[in-house]
Amino acid sequence: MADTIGNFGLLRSHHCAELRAEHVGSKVTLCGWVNKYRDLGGLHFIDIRDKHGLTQLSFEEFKGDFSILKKCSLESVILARGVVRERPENARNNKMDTGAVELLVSELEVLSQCDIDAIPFLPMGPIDASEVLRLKYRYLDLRRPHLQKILQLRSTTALRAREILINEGFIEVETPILYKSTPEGARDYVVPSRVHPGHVYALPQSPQTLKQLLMIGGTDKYFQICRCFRDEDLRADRQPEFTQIDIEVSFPTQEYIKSLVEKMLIRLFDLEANFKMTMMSYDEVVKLYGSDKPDVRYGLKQMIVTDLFTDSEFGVFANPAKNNGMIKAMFIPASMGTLARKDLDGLTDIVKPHGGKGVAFFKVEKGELTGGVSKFISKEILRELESRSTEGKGDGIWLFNADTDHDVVHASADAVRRFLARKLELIKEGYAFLWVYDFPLLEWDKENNRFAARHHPFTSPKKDQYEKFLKGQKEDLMNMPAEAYDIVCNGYEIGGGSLRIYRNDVQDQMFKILGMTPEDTKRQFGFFIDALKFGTPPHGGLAFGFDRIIMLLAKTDSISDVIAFPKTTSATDLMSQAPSEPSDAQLKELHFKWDR
RNA sequence: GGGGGCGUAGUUGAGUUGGUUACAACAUCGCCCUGUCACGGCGAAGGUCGACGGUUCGAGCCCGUUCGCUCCCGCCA
Repeated sequence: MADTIGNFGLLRSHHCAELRAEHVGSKVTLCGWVNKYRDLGGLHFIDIRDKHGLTQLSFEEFKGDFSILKKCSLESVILARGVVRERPENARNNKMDTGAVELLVSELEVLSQCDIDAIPFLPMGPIDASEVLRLKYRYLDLRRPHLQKILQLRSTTALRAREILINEGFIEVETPILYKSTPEGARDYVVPSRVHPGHVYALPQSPQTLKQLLMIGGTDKYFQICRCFRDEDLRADRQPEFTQIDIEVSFPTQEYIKSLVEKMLIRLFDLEANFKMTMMSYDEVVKLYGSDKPDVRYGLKQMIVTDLFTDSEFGVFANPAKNNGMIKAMFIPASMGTLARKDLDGLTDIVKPHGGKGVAFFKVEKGELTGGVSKFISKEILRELESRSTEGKGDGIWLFNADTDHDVVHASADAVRRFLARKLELIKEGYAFLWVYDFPLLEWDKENNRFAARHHPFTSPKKDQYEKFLKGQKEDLMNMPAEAYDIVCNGYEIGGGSLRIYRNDVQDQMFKILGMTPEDTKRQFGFFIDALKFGTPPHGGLAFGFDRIIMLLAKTDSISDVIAFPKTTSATDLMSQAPSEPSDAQLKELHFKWDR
């Protein structure tokens, strides 16, 4: 470790988790918060706390005015000076790092008294305050060691990412926060311009075009740990502003990107040096899991069994089987646990939000079919199901999702799978990474009767698809694979990217397919289309969701735990009360009219 | 935009079919206590049951509206 300034020039000589037996006899100064005050009559103790830990202050030989202890209300900031001494043999605390010693206080100063009658909650101890109070008084919540540890983790992880990337020849470049509105994609946060009445900047949803322009500018290998902004509704893992590790490289193949990602994952998640991601195509992963971001730490794989039920007497199966629908089956071996009738009926509620009408089931008990839809299942069909099963056979429960809409079947099967994993406690510790490739380039937007970019409009079709792409036949475009990939960990999409379009004619065609007129394209992306004309290296990259990575490392399922000052699910900041109404003076200066 | 859950002393929770003075822990205040460290003991104070309206002899509990937090669907190129 290189020399540091350490505590030189600070009011304190040590932090609150530092003192050990070796310090006995030395004169030290500690600063921190009053964590606990214990008055045993003739004997007084204060536990002084900072983010590092606790030290016990003893007042056994305190010569000053004891009335000062009255001012040491909980959460006050105090300074204590004295000599470190070994605790009596019978008074040591093994549960504390500093439990072998205590500070024999000779001088005590209350630097800032806490108004204990007004404090909304105490950050120490086992009781957590409600979400509302925690966010309104976030600085109190941040005093909790748990949140301080996460901030530390965040900082360390960012440093590790930078180390890897810089070591691989990348440079970090800052791109503008005040940028141009892009109506494609998510809603923009918009910032009015005072100098240009009636004009607005937009905060970037991602630095996508900028990093591609850096490649065109010859930057070669770029990264940035950057903030992105999206004005969409929130979720447990989604905030209106979030952080990405944004990466772009010139002349890559997918193999390069994947190797780089593996190298980073090894460092960020402390994996084995020879770690390789499991690879799965988009089609494959959806077929097996019903989702493009499955948690693969447990099984419950699904199989498509539509063909077994074309002659079924059971309408729920026969209807999709005869009308291009889909039936998916999932087997829960008896060894995995069992489900009560109540749980099986409850599955209806699980699939409902996804458009599913219910979940059909039957049981196999001692080789006999019972319950649910068993009377529609012949021994032959069971034999066929078992021969296709990857999850075992014999006694257990078979579940079925059937619908004429394939998306409903996949989404329902995924929801059931995730529910069962929790219910049957199948989820193991650790991380399971997946590299999902060959995403479709486009998806058909039924409502607006047009194509939308599955990833974004700069994603390249697979090389062998260029000819068909430029022809632009709808049936060719429908399932066209793209040079796009996602990194999935434990059910979270922690990153995604693509090789980009670097040909002007291909990019033009993409905008055309997305239903944009040449005028739209020119107005929104004219600068970018132009740039593609003047010598563009093939390039590609990806972005990691930094907050989600920290969530996984911190083992929390709430994104607000990993952000110092998070917003609520209605995108407000309870602490500062943002957003707030602009003042009349601001509106006037910005030439904005406002309906109050 | 749609659906579910939650809202009770400063804080976290309990509160039965709608029925007397809404209960506990931590925090606060007072008294006692020389080795505690989740200190202990005795006592005190602390409530618009999120807000508004309704049903009822009577509402923390039932109904409606609304606000806030939260989870999900849509959305998130």
